[in-house]
Amino acid sequence: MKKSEPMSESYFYILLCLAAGPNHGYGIMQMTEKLTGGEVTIGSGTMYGATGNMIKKGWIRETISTGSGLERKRLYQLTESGREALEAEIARLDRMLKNAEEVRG
Amino acid sequence: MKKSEPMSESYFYILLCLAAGPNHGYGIMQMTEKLTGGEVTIGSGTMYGATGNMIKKGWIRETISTGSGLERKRLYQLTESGREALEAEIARLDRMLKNAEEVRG
DNA sequence: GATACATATATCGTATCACGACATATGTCG
DNA sequence: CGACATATGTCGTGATACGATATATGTATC
Repeated sequence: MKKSEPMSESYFYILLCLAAGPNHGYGIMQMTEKLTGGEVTIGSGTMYGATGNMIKKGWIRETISTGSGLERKRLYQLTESGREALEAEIARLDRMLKNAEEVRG
Repeated sequence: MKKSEPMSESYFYILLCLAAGPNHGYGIMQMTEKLTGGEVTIGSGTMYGATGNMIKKGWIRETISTGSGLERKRLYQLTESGREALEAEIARLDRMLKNAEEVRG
């Protein structure tokens, strides 16, 4: 198991939102905003940069949008590898908090 | 209270180590390695880049090394502002983990 | 049908910055 | 001396995360 490198806060929330079920970019932005009570905002630049990046990494895959309406709507869903990346990141955050408790008593 | 921006893992551990008491660069590197069981390694490039940066931010201050021996030894200690930055970061990590629980049930 | 707003996706530039690689100097132990 | 730990420093760079900006469609109101 190779050492998992940290990911940005935005990436974390994108993966987390997708862990709740398939979603599209704009939906993820809104969900993150709501989930964090406005503390975290993902801009579209970040969003669509990240999706490309994550597809390359194999963390998410794009599914065909079947519904009528806006044809441009692109649905993303988490892959197994993406779920692992999220787990690893959560474990990392957990380790950091445990270390913090350890040091600060 | 302005929105606290995320900090890197290395920065987090540097502040955390200093929260345990004043220390010098090399000591922080070793302490981090030990604290994380080798999971996190801070290279000297990161270390001394970070100290300069943190001094500018007012998170740490450099204290005069009084002891004999290696004169080059520079002791760093956390400022009040640095402690606040650490607290904010811990709160941020905490929020992320809580959000993760929230979503994943 | 016009105005306004929400939905939805996309690109582009750039500042930043975090880190690896490398260099240097002293202390110490055999 | 030779090897290693201690301790600090710098230099380049490649990734990248984000803000600003643009575009197009859906929907509600009048």
